[in-house]
Amino acid sequence: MKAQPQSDPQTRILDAAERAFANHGFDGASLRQIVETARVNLATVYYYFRSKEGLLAAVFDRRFGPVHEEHWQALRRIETEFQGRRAPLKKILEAMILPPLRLASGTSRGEIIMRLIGRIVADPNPRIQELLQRQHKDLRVAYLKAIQRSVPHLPKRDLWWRFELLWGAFVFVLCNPSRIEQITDGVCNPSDSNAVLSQMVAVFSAGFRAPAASRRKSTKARRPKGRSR
Amino acid sequence: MKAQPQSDPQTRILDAAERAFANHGFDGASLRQIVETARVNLATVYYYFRSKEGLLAAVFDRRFGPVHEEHWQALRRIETEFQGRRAPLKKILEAMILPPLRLASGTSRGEIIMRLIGRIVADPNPRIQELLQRQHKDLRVAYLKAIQRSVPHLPKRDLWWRFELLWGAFVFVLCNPSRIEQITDGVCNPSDSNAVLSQMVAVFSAGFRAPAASRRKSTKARRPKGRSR
DNA sequence: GTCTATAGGGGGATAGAC
DNA sequence: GTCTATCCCCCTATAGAC
Repeated sequence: MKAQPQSDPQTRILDAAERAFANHGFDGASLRQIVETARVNLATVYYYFRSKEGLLAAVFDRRFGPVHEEHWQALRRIETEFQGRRAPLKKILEAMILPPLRLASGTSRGEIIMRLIGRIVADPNPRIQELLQRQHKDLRVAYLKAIQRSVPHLPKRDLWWRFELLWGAFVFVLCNPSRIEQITDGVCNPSDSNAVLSQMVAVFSAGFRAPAASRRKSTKARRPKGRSR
Repeated sequence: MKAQPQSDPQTRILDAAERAFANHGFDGASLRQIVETARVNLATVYYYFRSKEGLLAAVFDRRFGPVHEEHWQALRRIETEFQGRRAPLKKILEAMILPPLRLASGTSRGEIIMRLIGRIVADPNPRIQELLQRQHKDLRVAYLKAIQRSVPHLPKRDLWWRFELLWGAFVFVLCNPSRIEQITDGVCNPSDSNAVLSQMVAVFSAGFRAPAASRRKSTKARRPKGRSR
């Protein structure tokens, strides 16, 4: 219902699929609804993308390939600017946050794409999780190294935990913007990129600089009682 | 395939549904698979829960009703302990974090329940979002008031943003524990309640105390460029 | 490259017997 | 309360004509 008439079949399919996967999840989305929206025949999907899973992978690559590239460029820029010396934490956080933020706010489809991320992140299907991590792995390591150099006193364990908390906060805020705008009565608007960026940087600059919290290698799950009250 | 033989039909249905909704999402889960796992007739679901949506609501209430109660108790305990005086931020953060954490680590089904939360949070269907917010609304206001008293200098806008970031980080870490354990090579284990609690408290104690980042009431979405580099 | 036709199997929901 | 039978619809995927 939103596909441009002049775009080619592949693009129309990708547009429709992106929306359907975002709105209903992978299992919940149906190819029949997708091909109807894209005004192509059902068999066309199989011709171009081989399967429903192949279609999801293509939807994914189209959007996150470029973002991935932006990430590496930002990292390289930091490396050349602060060669040897340690880069300010703020610069690294901005490098992490800005590329996805541009994707979220850059086009009219930003909100759909963010919903899709939320769906993928929440899907425990291993084949889908693999899709998500495929490219992200090296990037993760590179960012961790960069932050490590900026906050050298922080133990690895604390660093890694806070890195996960950062992505979690970011994904959560972006993946359902209308809900946040609604429950905060318009005070917080996730499509206000300035606000998201500055709050993320403020919280996690302080968060990465906060004293280490881990006490030891810690073997297994323990009741929280001992430490909490 | 996991339902206890001795439990009653309602409970078996709820157990099976919880798992199915967590693994496939609301749209993706099928009642037929649920009733097979629960070893009941398809019509039984409609007799007890009226519809697929009613079933989800029941699954939800069974788990989060008690957590909701724990939240209020924790808030009341803080209020009586620090009557008039401002409560330490750490105490409030622990009150927010511990009840869900106990649900996540308390039973063998904790991981399933957390996956379910992730699915629900990521589902843009308004009827499902409403389910999620129904009880959470008042609690949100109460916690915001409590934190506000602990960090009185922080503008409301910053406070609200950081509150959302907190929940986001928390949900993200809990809702797919095996992924985090895997990508961190076992260094971060989300079923280690002590670790989650202490890292959350460390990051967000510092985060709420960090200087305000918002500059004005901010009307609408602006390009991130102006502020970012 | 694009289409029709179809295989072969689900899906949510309800009526009405017991 | 529990069951059968059924309504009417949707699903992914493929074969094979054009």
